[in-house]
Amino acid sequence: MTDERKLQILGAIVEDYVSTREPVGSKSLLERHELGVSAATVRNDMSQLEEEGLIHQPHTSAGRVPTDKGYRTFVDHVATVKPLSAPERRAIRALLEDVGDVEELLSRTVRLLAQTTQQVAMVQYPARRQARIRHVELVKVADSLLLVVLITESGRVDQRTVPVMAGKPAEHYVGLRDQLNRVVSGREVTDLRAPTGEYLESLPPADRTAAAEVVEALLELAATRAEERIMMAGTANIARSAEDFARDVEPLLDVLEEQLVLLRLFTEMHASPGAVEVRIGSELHDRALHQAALVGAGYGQGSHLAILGPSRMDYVAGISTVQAIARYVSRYLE
Amino acid sequence: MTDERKLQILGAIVEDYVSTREPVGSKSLLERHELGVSAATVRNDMSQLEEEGLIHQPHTSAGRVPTDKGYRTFVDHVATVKPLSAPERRAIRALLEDVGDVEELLSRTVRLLAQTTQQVAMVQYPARRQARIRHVELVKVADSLLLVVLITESGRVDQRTVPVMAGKPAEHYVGLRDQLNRVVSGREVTDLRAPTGEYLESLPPADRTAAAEVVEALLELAATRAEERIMMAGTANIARSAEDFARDVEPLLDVLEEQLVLLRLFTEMHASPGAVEVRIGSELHDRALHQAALVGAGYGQGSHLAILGPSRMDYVAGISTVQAIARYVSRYLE
DNA sequence: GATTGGCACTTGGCACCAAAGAGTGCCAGA
DNA sequence: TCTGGCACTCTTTGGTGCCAAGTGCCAATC
Repeated sequence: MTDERKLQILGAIVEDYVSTREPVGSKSLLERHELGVSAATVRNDMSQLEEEGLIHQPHTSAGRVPTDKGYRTFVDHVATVKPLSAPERRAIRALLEDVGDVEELLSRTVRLLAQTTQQVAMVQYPARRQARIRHVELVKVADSLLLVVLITESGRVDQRTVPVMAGKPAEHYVGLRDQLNRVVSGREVTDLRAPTGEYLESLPPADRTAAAEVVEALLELAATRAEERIMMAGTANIARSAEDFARDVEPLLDVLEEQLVLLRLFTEMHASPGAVEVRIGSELHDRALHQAALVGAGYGQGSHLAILGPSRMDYVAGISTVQAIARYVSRYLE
Repeated sequence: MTDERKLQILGAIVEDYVSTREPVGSKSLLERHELGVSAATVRNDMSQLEEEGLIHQPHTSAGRVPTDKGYRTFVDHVATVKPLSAPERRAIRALLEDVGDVEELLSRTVRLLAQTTQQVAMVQYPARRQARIRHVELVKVADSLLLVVLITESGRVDQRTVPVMAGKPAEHYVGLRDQLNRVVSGREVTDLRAPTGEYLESLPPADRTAAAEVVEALLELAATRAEERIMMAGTANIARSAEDFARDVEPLLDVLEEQLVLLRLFTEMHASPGAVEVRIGSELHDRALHQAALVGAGYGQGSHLAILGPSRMDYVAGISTVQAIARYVSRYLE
């Protein structure tokens, strides 16, 4: 018996199970696939696949269901990337027309991804690594409340309001803003502590505390890693595959809302732009995701996007779509 | 027979049905409530309530279930606002400690609301009506890409990137920025077209087209009604009450994600700050929300927050919590 | 006139049972 | 190494009968 055929059978099982949601037996397998062997042979191979832990029987006298390991083998050795259909290509191209800012690009991307794969889609905000500061703006919002706005060369805008000493006139902050800009403009966001420290030292002690409040806020703002935000679409799709999650969708929705787990998954991803990474079931290391799978790809400068669905999902379509979209978006971002 | 008692019975039915999820019959009603009358009397009243369309029988020989109209009557005539428990008050108070910016306040509010009511919670972004412009910033992001940032006195920051003529040096935009700020600073966001038009007129024709691009972007930015955004939490809670939505949660999740319907609901709300408005089932005018109910309240300057749950929800608790939180947040916003 | 207890009737849900179907493992033979 | 056949196992499905909960109606009572 060839290993080749065993893989072929595994592939057929995965394919059938994904489309029917029913454990697949030797006989019905033959009805849908040209394997060139008899049912008995298939059974023998199946029992070997089961020994290897690739498929599993819910109970005696039932068909087989792929295990996580089975899906993994399928993805690694059987699945091939399939070219997208014409309408899909068109949709992707339309995606990039007329996009205003990055936010809009991401929002469109994630929606398209959710729609074409019929899964939950998510996109990590683009990383800001090595961003240089272009401009800092201070706005007095109320008597003791200051809005600090940080604009980087990549065009990202971060903001935060901080409580400050009351009683300073608005002009005071204009001056402070100009001085701060002189000090930090053109610097890396990761490299502000030293220069701002020096700047504070240079001030007369009377002004120092007031300025320190603002500098502190600025440092925090620069340290916020906004790439640790996720944009999501298609949560409704998990209702469609509710049965695949043992009916209990609640913990899954919790995970999606909490985003903590998702952030971890994204930071654990190392796929380079355009490369696809698949993680299945227990590989996701989370109780709520035991019956889920993630198909992700890198895009841009080390950021990622992904779809999340039941481990019983159409990997071929998923991988193809995720890869294509990641590449298109990467190309757009130059 | 008094109308008083009929309402009392309606209240008892609603209460029981909400907590047991089972149609409630005359007998079991007497077991849980001191009505002072016999089962037969209750039955007579029930059949009248049914004639009035307030309750409904799934099938002969089943108990009664409140109709939308029944819930409406319950909310209008029976339900009373219940003071919050001590831990609830404490949680609300903790909410407002240490809040950085408005975004954070909203995010905490909506989470607390979702958690205490166990429903989906949503908050409209605060309205910007009548905001004056504090500052406009222009940042050249790439050779033909300009980032326009608009900061208002209320401390809101809106941004947009626009394609511009290539070839202008960065200093050009510094000058333009200063001029623009002189023109629009202190003006209402709704009142920019005239002054910016005059400004463009005053320019030498050679500079005019370039400046017009930027002004156009600024006008659009000022017109964006970012209050038309919604922050949401607790979507996982609808999984818990999946059965109340005829098992089919998908259209509901769709509505939540699309946000279009929710925006409509918010704009249709006219509750003044601290006042509560309840809309039940068909009153929401949306197919997907036929089994849902919305409990909303105004906060701040004409903005709203709300919870969305099954029409079979605990209105008393919902109304109390929504009202309390809306009032606290309003008070915080001065 | 409102209320009540009693009674006949309806209906969904559940336990139980039997038959059907799908699938397996194993074995002897090609 | 593959195949057809066979005995066996389990789930699924359909049917039956019974019970509990609930109703409507009516005559009797306060």
